[in-house]
Amino acid sequence: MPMKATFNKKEKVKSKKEIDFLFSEGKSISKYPIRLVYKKSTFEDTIKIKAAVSVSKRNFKKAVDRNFIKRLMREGYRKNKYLVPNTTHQFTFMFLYSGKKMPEYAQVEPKIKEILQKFVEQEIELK
RNA sequence: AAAGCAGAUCACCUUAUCGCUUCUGUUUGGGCAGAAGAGGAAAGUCCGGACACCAUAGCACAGUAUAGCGGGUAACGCCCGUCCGUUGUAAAACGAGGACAAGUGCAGCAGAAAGUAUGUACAGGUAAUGCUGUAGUGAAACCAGGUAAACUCUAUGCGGUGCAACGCCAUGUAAACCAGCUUUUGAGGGUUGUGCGCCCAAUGUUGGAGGGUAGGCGGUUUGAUCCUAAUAGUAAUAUUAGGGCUAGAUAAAUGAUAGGGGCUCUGAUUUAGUUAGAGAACAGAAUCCGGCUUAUGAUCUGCUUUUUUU
Repeated sequence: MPMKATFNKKEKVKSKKEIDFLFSEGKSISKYPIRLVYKKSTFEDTIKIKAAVSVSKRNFKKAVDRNFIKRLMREGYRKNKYLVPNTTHQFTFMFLYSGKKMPEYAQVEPKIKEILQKFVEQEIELK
């Protein structure tokens, strides 16, 4: 049964505390120009994975550009999160764009797909 | 037609699929349905307010901003009108346009001398004397001289911090908070540059629940609001009447993909036209308004100058 391709408020990482914890304790998978930082976590909602996206202010000074890249990454995650099967654990995700040029959607989506596949190999099939 | 000046308007449209945020309806609930969803600059944070809190908020000095005249406005350093000056052939643009008859300072070259000066030559005059005139230098030579993007003076305004303000709620703890009383010292510390003023301390005790951190709600979107018309006014603008509700996110929504249509540019072929390819700027609300400044794609209107044709 395919998971619905949604990405609403409940699926977002919101707390600043969680994000700081994610950066200090999390592992990462990198497929240039996108990097995923993730960590096993526990929260009260029934959702399996909470995610967030981020673009460095250093590489993209204009707010319009940052927003555009974030939207592409959100879209890519939303379309492909069915790749991660149901698990007993809960995770928090953070997608980072480390490139310095403006991407297109056709470049972003396959990279996110690769990252998610690799994540499944590393963390889930080991169990 | 070319070059230029001024002003106004718009910011590709639409369909489908998959999504995001808010509101409304419905459902026990998961959810489902409907409606709405970035800008002219949302930007820079440079001015002016609204609103909130704080005597560390008061008073004086200092400091700082503005500067023809008249008007508009909640207010302004903004806007409108007008005079003067400067630039330009012109349409127009710009303004560092209060006061040197309060005081102090400054002034290249030329010139004897540039402000407590009176030289040289000639002429006049006197008891005598730069006492008077002319020549000569210069933009200016005693004229109440010029200069205030020189100090200064005059008039007017200016307390500070900003919605992470501020109010409330739950969680919950230490040696931390607040209020009253008690005793002692007025030393020291705090503030806006200085002075005055103001505020603060320590011990014990009683009472209250405060503060920090992360979270939620309010503040938070109906307003100096927008549209149309009439009236007053040269205008900025004001008044009246009718109508509208038009984003409220918070690691921060407004997107992605595919198709169709219109626009611009380029190529091919042509009487119109047809067809292929490419392109669509600057840029993303964060308490809210009024301005200014900067970035930027098009379209339209009016005007000026020059040239050509009639």
